[in-house]
Amino acid sequence: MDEKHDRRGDIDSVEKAFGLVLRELRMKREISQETLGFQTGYHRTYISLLERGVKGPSLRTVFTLAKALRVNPVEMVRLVSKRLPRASKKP
Amino acid sequence: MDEKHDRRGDIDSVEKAFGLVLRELRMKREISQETLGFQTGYHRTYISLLERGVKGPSLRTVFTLAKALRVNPVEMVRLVSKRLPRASKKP
DNA sequence: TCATTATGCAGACTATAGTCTGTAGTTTCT
DNA sequence: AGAAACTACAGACTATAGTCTGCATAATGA
Repeated sequence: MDEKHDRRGDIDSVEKAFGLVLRELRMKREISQETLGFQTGYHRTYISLLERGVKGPSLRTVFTLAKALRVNPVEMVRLVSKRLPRASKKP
Repeated sequence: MDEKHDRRGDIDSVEKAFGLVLRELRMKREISQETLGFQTGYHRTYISLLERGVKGPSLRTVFTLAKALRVNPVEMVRLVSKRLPRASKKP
């Protein structure tokens, strides 16, 4: 396996953190993954993948989801960053 | 051409805004694209593509770049969002 | 003027974001 | 218990993020 630039290892980082935040915000609005799905134009199953941290979003996706969840994208990223280990990268 | 979910049209949005912010921050630190490149582990030419808004970053990439530029990722996203048209999506 | 440094850009490639169908497991309500 | 709504997950697909080589050009400086 190629070690250089290993993004697979720390999929427990930005992606996981984002997933938790996304789920939390969606829950707070009491809408289903499916509903959030077509409010944003994303597929039902992709919302699921994001929430479980299996995949990570593009910056554009963050903005789109934030808008549908009626939260400031900046605030959403702040929530993500709050869940991240301060300086260290590797758990 | 398929209209549903047209991301090609508004590549003058999040991507362009991010590019400008990235360039600005890099300039401020007075480092070259190449230098930023291997500080982050990204390729020289990719930095170029980002700055010109040809491509958009993933959320993880935003965090990585922000760290190298020694700016808070949240602050970086705030700078991006500041450059975006407030409510309207389509110019 | 020549060399160097920085950037743009084309093209072809690999990895991952995002779609879509289908199935099975969960919770909730009656 | 059974229906209904929600979610996890697999698999196969398309679009785009990110790599890399190489060449062209502009700016800077010796």
